Amino acid sequence: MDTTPDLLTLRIVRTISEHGTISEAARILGYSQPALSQHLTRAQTRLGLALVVRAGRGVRLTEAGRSLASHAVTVLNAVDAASAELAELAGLSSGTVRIAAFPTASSTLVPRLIRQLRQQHPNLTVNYVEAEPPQALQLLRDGAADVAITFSYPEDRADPHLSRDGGHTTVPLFTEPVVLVLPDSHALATADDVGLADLANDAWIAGCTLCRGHLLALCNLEGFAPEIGLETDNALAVLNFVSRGLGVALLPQLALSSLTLPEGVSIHSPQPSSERTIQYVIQPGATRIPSVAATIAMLTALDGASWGLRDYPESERTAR
Amino acid sequence: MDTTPDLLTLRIVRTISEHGTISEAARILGYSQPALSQHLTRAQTRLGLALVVRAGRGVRLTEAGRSLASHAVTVLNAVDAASAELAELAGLSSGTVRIAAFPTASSTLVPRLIRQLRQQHPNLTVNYVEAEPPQALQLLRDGAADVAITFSYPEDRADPHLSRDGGHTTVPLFTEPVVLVLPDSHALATADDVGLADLANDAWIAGCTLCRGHLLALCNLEGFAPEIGLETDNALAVLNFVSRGLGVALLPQLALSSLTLPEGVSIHSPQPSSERTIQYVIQPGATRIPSVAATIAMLTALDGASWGLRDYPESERTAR
DNA sequence: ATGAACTATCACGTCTAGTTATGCTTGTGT
DNA sequence: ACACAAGCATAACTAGACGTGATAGTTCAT
Repeated sequence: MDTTPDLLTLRIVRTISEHGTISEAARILGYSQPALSQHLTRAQTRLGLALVVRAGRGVRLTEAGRSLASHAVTVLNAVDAASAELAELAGLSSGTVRIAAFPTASSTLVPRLIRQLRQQHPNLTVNYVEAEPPQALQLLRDGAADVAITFSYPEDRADPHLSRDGGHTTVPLFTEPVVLVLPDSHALATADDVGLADLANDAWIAGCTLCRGHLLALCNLEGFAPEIGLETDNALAVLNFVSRGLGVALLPQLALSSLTLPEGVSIHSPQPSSERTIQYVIQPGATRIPSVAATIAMLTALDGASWGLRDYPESERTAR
Repeated sequence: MDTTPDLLTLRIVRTISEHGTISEAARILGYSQPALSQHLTRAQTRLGLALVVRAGRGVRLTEAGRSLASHAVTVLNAVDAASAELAELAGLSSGTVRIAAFPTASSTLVPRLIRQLRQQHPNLTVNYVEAEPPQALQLLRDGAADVAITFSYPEDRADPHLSRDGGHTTVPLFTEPVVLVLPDSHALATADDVGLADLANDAWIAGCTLCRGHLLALCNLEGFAPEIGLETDNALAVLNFVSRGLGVALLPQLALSSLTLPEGVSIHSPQPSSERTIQYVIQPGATRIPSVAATIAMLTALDGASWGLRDYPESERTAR
């Protein structure tokens, strides 16, 4: 004999106590009259006591029925509050999305993304953290971020996106050319395409850890180990170093598009050409979280061309 | 997209938020793990948003999930309170029963009934109202009483118990002889059985309205109309009037059994013999109200013989 | 690499919860 | 007194919810 009432029973009893008849309650609650009549008899057998008794043409609540009706107000108010909050979350009248992205994105993709998110969903709270891809993925795994915007170098065998652990879903957005930056003083400064092998003896300026790894891998394929004279995470610094003739560098296109090129440098397509992928990563199944869904909808709608990015080929859009 | 959560979802989400995994929640709630897993996916499609996301080996609540979990506490507390109150009512640790009975029962059946009820169910509140059968039935119809203890004279064609309206269930308990009271001075005072027709010229003392009606009907059958000199609802007064030789009277057995007979009267079986029925009346279906069920259980267990009553014949115990 | 812990999915049976149609009871108005 | 309207109960039926055990896939730890 389970004396726990269910929500419908509470609703029915409350409505009956307010309107006096089962039929009227059925009309109000949007059921047929037999539905409520049957539900009540089932509820009464389950509860082991009567909630209503017939009284003339209608019914009257018993003591137990009146008791339930009074509790029903409390319960249903609380449920309605929960429901309303869910509706807000679903409709993005509230909610939070926590975004992590790599530094270069902070001054390019992310501002536009956040502006458009705020515009379309004024009541959505957006948190942003700058983090290199491995850290961004860690934030995602820890539940400290909802959407990570990262990049991958296709040759990177240690790419954390490929790891089988820490379940996440990676969706590519754009491909981003990696360009070669030469000082005007360089012998090849006037060539359009420059073979990397021709720069085997140049001094190199390396960017962030991942970019440095990519540089090494690329040069390795071409059969030489670059001599890295300077290292900095700062793309503007890289450009200035190059302009002073301190070396040559590979830079992702996105790093350039937020900067004005200093005097004395030129941009080239390296041979072999190389590109990295810009992608977002979410927890598996997180597309069903409205704030996340809204964010990735915005992301995929971003126009990459304005930063010199190419949309990722339509074929294959979802990796693990 | 209905954002109203059901109780099980609330329970599940709350338990997950407290114990971290679906499996543990299933163990605690007494379900199999797939049951909860599936219920969650159903709930999430119904609600249109995710409540949990996989996180490594377990799951993590989403923002919506955490929201639900916090509301769940309120809701489930309120439901538990309702449930506890129902359990009290069902177990008669609380509750009320309102009894109405005819005056003669007030000093015979009812005190014993109430004493035994209180003894067996100390937490049950018992209300008692004295009312003649028609009024008692009216109280029942109005919902102002839960159990009416009444009597019927079988010959009474206006017996409200027979009316098709005002739905109620009548269950006979006892049959009660109606006895003839004669003064010692009466010519027939030494006879055992006395024919009513032999009293056609006596002065009659009538009791309550219904008893008076019964007297008239009975005499009518015997072919005379009694001369009614005195009327009173008070059985003791009737006896005293008889003892003073002011007339003869018919009295129900129960009225006698609570009184000590005054000097100068004798009790006889009238011919034709006559009896009335003592019964209880409840609202249809009210047997499922625990307090009512307890009351009628007590009632049927009463030993009528101690008041000179006979159990109603086993055959046919439930009338309309 | 192996095993333990956890979740998801499948196939299946049962019961719940709704529907319409219909009949019975009760109150009301003529 | 009678017919009608309002209300509740019941029947027969269907769809879906809700359990179960079996099983497979992930993830973490040793």
